[in-house]
Amino acid sequence: MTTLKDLSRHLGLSVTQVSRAINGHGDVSEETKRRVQDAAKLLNYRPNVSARRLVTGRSGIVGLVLPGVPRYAEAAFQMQMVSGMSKQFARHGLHFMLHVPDESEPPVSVYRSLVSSGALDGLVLLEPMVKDPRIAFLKSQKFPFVVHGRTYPQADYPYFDIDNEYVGYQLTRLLIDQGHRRIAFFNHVNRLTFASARRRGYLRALKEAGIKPEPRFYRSGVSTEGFGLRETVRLLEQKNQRPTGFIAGNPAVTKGVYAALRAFELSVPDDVSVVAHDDMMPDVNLATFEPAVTSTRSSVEGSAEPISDFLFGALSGQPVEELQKVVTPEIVLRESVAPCVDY
Amino acid sequence: MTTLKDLSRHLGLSVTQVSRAINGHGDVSEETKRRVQDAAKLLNYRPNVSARRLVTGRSGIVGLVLPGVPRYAEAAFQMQMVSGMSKQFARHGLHFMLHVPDESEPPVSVYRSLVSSGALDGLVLLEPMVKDPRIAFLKSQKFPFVVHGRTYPQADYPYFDIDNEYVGYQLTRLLIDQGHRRIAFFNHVNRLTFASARRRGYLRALKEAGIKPEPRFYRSGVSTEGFGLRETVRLLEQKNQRPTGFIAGNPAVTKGVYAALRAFELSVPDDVSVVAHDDMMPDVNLATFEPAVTSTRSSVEGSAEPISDFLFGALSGQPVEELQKVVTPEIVLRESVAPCVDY
DNA sequence: CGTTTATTCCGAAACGTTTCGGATGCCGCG
DNA sequence: CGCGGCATCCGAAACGTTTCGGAATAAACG
Repeated sequence: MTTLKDLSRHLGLSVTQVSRAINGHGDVSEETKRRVQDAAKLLNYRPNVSARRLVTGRSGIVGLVLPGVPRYAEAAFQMQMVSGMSKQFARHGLHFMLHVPDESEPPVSVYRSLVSSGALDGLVLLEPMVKDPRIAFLKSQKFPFVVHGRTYPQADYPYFDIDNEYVGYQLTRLLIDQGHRRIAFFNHVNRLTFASARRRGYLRALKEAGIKPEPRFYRSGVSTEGFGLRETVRLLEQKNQRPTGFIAGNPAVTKGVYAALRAFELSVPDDVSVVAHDDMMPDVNLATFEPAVTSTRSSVEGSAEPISDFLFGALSGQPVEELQKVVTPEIVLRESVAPCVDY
Repeated sequence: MTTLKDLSRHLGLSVTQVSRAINGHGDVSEETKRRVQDAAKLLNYRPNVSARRLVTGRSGIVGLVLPGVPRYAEAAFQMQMVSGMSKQFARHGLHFMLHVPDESEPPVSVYRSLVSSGALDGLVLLEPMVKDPRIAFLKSQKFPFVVHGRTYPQADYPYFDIDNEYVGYQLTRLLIDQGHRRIAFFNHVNRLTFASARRRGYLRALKEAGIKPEPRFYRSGVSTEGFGLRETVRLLEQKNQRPTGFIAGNPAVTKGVYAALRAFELSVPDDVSVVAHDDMMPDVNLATFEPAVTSTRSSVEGSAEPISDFLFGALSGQPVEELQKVVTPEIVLRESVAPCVDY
């Protein structure tokens, strides 16, 4: 292994100068900078991370702890995220550490031991919750982190999010504008901030239209096909006062809704209308549904990059204001919505 | 942050003794060992990884580089693997680093920069190929690694594998024993060692039964539902000399085979027989197929643990012979096989 | 010519750990 | 009493890097 000392000997320079040349600090002539870089390449020099970290206090490693063990449905989503981040961090010269906690470990204690191990420079948090002890802990430790999503009302840390209130609102409006007034919403579990934001949007749209929200129309749970199917069936079984519009939290849920609708021989959009949010997973495409479903959409894949960039920014001392972003999903109109006909 | 020096001052001992006490080296009395441990807990001492690594040359981090960017179908498989390993490595006190390479990066160069960065103690390799440059490289560097699967004829490194020759052989025998002689095999891509091993088993069983292998019956490709469907259709289109038995490499392929068979109004097992290998992914269960499919089976989830253990073993100097294992999949008989009737 | 200033360099200390070689004290043995 | 052996301890060096404070040289200025 080549060390700085080897290089300095090879070049007839001091270790100091070689170090400065390599890290691009001033105080070194163009001439030597060039010579050093050539020699470094020649001798295949790689700085020793541990030595560097020992003195700088930085490890060059960032981490992610998966929220819960991935079940099949979530695996694709998480992989998408994880691989996007790994790639982007690599571009910043950062290594990426993945930790999936044992079922038994209490959530914060994982974080506690991870930060106190000193192995990490920063963390990324997925699926923030409305009262999130992990965020509270990391803030109390002044440990750098970035979150995918955010806590409300205000978040004083780096984050990347989509406007989920907008998602809930627009999806609901899409139906209200066609005269629908009995609108079911199959949302993620409420404790997740993004689900609660969508819920707010849903309720606001209802209120604006003077519609009294019916509790039985709002359901939250893990967003699987089964969830969509079961809840739709549940609502259709009581013949009177069925919903005429359905909002699904993601494509999987939409699949379930469609299946249930088919089972009850209800046609979309002639009998009922359906809208959904599309997280643009590679394998399921709301455009290929029959009929194609009107949706808001935002790519989960696209969020991996900014998240990585923000954490990198935070580590290099960028001010938080520059490290917060919320993007507004676009709305794509397709064939699953029609004016309400009460049936 | 508490350091060894702090502890030694606090205890009136030398740094040396404190270090030895903590790492359980002999040469220190029970009495002091206890005192040191108490003090360490009290002052919340955490050894500085970088310092330790600088002198020992160990980082306590092991890594995995994903073979190719995960497409949807593989995501669940990879997540399963990754999370299992992360958990098991954690139990050994090892951190787990994940690298997913950019599409552009040439495969070995990823490994080269990873090992020469010095950030890792060891690597795990997935999906070995028959001529695998990664394995060659790591061996040339004497860098510790473990592989899921193995290269033939002999592998002089730690590995965990299932007996894939056996899988190919038994699956074929299951059909031959019922009188089938035209047997199609939809295998993974040949360059993967496990696929080529299964192929050998398939050919051996054929040969033993005096059946001349027909090239058009053996197809290899990425094991998706689409692959199984397309290849089955292709074989059924030419009416004469259709296969009477089908072997699918995994449940996804089986799904495709079943779908194609249905399309041609062929019934399992009355018209044709089907067998498959079951990698026991959580979401698809060959037992719930209609009819339930006879298969060999081995859990991918179950392999994450031994793989981690073996790498850990390799790092702690265990001899390779103790770090090699191949398990024999079990055979589960269900309803998808019947005696051959030529149709 | 003497003094300042800019440029380029260097020595040495420091980061927190492990470990080698030796030191100290004590006991039992011949 | 002297000596070997054992148990327990310690000082100091080493790992490879960054960085602080200053030194050396040359150019610029009055």
